[in-house]
Amino acid sequence: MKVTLEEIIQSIYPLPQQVLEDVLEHFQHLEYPKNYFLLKPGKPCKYLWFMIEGAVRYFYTNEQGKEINTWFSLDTQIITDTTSFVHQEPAQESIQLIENCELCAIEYSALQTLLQKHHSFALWYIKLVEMHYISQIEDRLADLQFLDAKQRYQKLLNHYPDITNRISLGNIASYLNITQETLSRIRAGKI
Amino acid sequence: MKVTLEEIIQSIYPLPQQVLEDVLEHFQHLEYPKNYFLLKPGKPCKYLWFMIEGAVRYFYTNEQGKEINTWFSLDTQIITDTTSFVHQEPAQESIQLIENCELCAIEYSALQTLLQKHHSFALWYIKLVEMHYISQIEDRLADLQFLDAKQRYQKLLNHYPDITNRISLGNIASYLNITQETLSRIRAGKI
DNA sequence: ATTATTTTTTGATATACATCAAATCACTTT
DNA sequence: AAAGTGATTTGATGTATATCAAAAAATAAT
Repeated sequence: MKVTLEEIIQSIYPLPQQVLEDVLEHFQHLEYPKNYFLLKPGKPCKYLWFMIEGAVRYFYTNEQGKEINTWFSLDTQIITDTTSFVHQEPAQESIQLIENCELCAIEYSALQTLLQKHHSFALWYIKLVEMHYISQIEDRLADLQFLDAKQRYQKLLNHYPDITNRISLGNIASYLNITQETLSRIRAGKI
Repeated sequence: MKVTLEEIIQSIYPLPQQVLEDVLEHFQHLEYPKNYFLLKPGKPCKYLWFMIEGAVRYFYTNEQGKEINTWFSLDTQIITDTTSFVHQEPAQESIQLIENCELCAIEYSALQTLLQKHHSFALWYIKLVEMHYISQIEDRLADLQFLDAKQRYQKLLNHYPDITNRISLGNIASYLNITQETLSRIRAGKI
């Protein structure tokens, strides 16, 4: 059974019924095909998305034109470029679908209106940021700082056992901050 | 002129006078000597601190017993182990003063009470987390992912021009995720 | 099925940085 | 000032991973 937006929202921090209804009205339900860009550099990130089903990658393009993945969101996760979204300033990264996706989205201005209008929604948003965003980035930071390439790959595999079927080796290598040659050697057990 | 707690709070998101007064009453004003530990691993991080004056380091101790710095807060920054604080679970890292410090602190439970009590304080806390916490970690993540040792050092110097007088080479090297020998060679221009 | 295109693997070499050991420098303390 | 202690620098060597080039395998297009 696919998860619903309402279930996602209520699992973060339960809202009173009439607040929930107001919130749900401000979301749009969207479907996009594989390779579609949710965000391109230079544009402010206008939305906060919730993934119902699918997969996306976040990436930067460096001076040499090489794409470097910084994050994946697979199924039921929140998607946004937080820095660009919270300051409504031009994004530096891209967000691209790597599978056909089903998403729910709320606009920045609608979010601000709801935060001002409902105290309970502000408490909900605090939980969202604390639980989903901060934990994710801090985990990733600790990984980069303490683990070597092989350990980072094994952790990713534990977290997403089916990732090799959904995301190409090159994309995973880029995320792990190693070359695809090195990842290939790790898979072959040569490292 | 030293900054006051009230100025720090109001610069994040202005609060109505009577909310501000309630908030200020829940803070304690503290002074601790150099080397004092604000947090040790295994204990939940009970406080959110605001630095008035001084410097602290955050560090992990790895399996080989080596201390690895993950962060510095110098003057007027917020201090907390966010993961431990927001979930009130045992911390994995230490926070130690590297200068005599003047701090203001609020307890987790007091913060929760104020968040429930004042809608405007919840909006204030959202700004705090968005501006101070998320931006900081994302910057650091990007640094680790895209910059080499020398570039990270130069960026740190730009951000804190006086850091070499306040923090030892070993502590800085640990933060940059390189050995102190490598940092010494970078300083000498040999890299 | 055959060809074209993309993805993954393999090999040889190069580089950034770590590690280990020792020397030098800079403070304290007597 | 001398001795002691911790911080920093230097040198020699080792290792993980990058880079470049090419082969093999998998996937898509004709």
